[in-house]
Amino acid sequence: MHLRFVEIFCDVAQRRSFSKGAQAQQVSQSSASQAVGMLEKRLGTRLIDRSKRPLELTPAGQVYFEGCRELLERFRTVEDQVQAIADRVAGPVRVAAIYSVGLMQMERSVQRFEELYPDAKLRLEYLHPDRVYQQVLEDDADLGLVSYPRHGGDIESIDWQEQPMVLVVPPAHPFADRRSIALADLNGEDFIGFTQELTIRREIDRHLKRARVAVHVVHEFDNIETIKRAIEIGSGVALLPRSTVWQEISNGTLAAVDVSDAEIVRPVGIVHKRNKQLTTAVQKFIEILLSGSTAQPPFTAPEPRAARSPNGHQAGENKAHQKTNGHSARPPATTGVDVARKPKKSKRA
Amino acid sequence: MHLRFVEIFCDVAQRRSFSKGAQAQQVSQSSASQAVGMLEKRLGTRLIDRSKRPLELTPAGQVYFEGCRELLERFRTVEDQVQAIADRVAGPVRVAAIYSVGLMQMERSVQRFEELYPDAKLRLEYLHPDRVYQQVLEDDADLGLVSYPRHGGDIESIDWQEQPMVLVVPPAHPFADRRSIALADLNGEDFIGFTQELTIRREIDRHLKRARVAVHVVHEFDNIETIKRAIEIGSGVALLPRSTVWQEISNGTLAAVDVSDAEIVRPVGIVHKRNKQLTTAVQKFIEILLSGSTAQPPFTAPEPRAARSPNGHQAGENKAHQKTNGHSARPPATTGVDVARKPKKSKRA
DNA sequence: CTCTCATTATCATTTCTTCTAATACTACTC
DNA sequence: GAGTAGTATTAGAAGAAATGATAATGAGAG
Repeated sequence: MHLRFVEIFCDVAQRRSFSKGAQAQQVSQSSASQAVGMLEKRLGTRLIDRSKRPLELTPAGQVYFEGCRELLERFRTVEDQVQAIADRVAGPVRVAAIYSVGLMQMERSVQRFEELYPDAKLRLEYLHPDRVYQQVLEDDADLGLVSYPRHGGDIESIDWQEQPMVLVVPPAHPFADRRSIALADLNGEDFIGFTQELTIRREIDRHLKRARVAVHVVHEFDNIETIKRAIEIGSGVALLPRSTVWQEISNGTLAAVDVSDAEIVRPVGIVHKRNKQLTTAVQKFIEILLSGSTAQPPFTAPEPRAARSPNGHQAGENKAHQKTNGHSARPPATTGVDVARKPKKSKRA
Repeated sequence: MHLRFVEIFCDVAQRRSFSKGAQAQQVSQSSASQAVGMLEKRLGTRLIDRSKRPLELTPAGQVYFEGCRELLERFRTVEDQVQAIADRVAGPVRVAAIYSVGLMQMERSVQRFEELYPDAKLRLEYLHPDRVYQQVLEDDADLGLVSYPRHGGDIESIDWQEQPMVLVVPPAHPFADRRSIALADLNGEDFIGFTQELTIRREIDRHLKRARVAVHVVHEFDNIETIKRAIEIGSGVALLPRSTVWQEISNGTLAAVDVSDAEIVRPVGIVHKRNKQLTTAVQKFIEILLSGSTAQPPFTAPEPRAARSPNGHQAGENKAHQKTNGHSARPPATTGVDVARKPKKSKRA
């Protein structure tokens, strides 16, 4: 029997839907239906009760599902072991990332990975943060790239970057040509903020409060892209990770200014499901991500209009390693420090 | 990837031969070659070193083989569990039996099994005793039916029958019409014996010696069929399990006479590989075998020429159950007793 | 070293399976 | 009870796997 059918069944069972399962396996709904039908015929038993609408597993289906899940997992492990012997890194690597990881940097990591391990099949998807966690938890993705990574429950996180944040302003803004600003300069400015429930918003508020600065929040958005668009049309200014405005700075639609008197950073981490053996290929991709910031700068380093240190947007992004068991303290405002972080119930931006 | 390919690879690996493995999987040698080739292509690694003859597994192949063996085993277990939930007994049951188990009786068990469990697929092969053990040990058979079952090492045995032995003579022999004979009557008779290395020979010798009887051994054979043929042509008489001469008695080519003063029995047992989870279907077949002697007599009970108890050849064959840990004592000369037996290094006939 | 035998690889062909698209069916929802 | 979303069921197309025949290869004998 095709192992494929078993995979399809598992996906169908997990999603409680033939169509969803089929989609996950990149086959037609018809195929999924037939595949499960085959298994049922072979076993002489119904695995799925279709008379309920979201479908339900029969007791037999439940047992089969759990058994097969484990088997598939083991099978992948065996295949991975075999390939490890031959120094071959292969197999799928499924990564789900938030939109704002910094496309440029990801691009380099992806290229490097595909160069080093041509037999591996990397799939990189950009999703809403909640979907990232969902995919990781439901085994739809091997890794998730998120900001303010959760750590706990079924999620395990690895520190990856401390993205330094800068003040982003329209090119015509008075600050645009300054080398740097102090937080105090923001007093009374029109400000585009993140929505309240996001950790990044609370972090920014904390810094502003400590500097006794009151900004005028004119808009709140839950994602960086929209904030950038708002800045472009002159609604105000915002504090954003520098790596997320790289593109706009290089084509002149936005400008970024360092904040001199505070090191505001957005931690970005790699999350994966706990208790799940990572394949060699996945491990290699993590390695590349972690070493990414030490790599040579991109082919044609774009120079933002404001003068800045030559290593550009990479400043402050540094290697990190597997977290032993994080503590929720915020890292001191210095770069190059590996600190565990475990924010409870934090939303991320 | 077809799980089939993995099975083929495992069979090839185990037998260290493509052709043998192909045969075991009932496919052409060409297919086996291609199947393994597919796996190798998928893994990007050679699994088998074909530059040696007999072929050798590469280190990767070794790992893959062992991993897959376990996986296949587990997969079968899962399938079995699922079917158990639906009260379905299915899957293959591969039985290897010695020629002389008694075809008539096997026939009934087989029919009963196929009637009760139509979804199971029973394959019954008759082989030389050594091959029976070999097949069981190499996982080519789930069960072996042998006389004087070994117990120990990788073999585990279940007592099954105590086949009563009778004196078999040509129809024209003076004993042929007697109700019974005493061992003493055999003094000086021309005797067809088993070869020396067989346990059954030693057992017979023991009985004869105790009765202080000296027979004239004119031939020695290592299998019952040949002995019967020798008796038919008048070379002598022999002590054989009654159930193995059923056919010849009913068509008049041989005659059987009870031995009144000794209960000579040949124990027949069911052997299987230790540490191997038996599928439900296999277990059910064992149950049927064990209960076989209590079943109603065959459709048209053939009556041997000599008058005898109405339940015919079944006398003395009785239920037995799983051996706890046998002791090598011979059972007392009564019927209906379950006794464990563990002859060391015994050959079987 | 060469020949032979046994085994395995390769190829072209046939057979079988599995996929998809379109459509019919079914269970929930309002 | 009609609408909607999901699932089953077809037939035909695309694809995979099995086969038989034949070429290539390794082991062992002379």
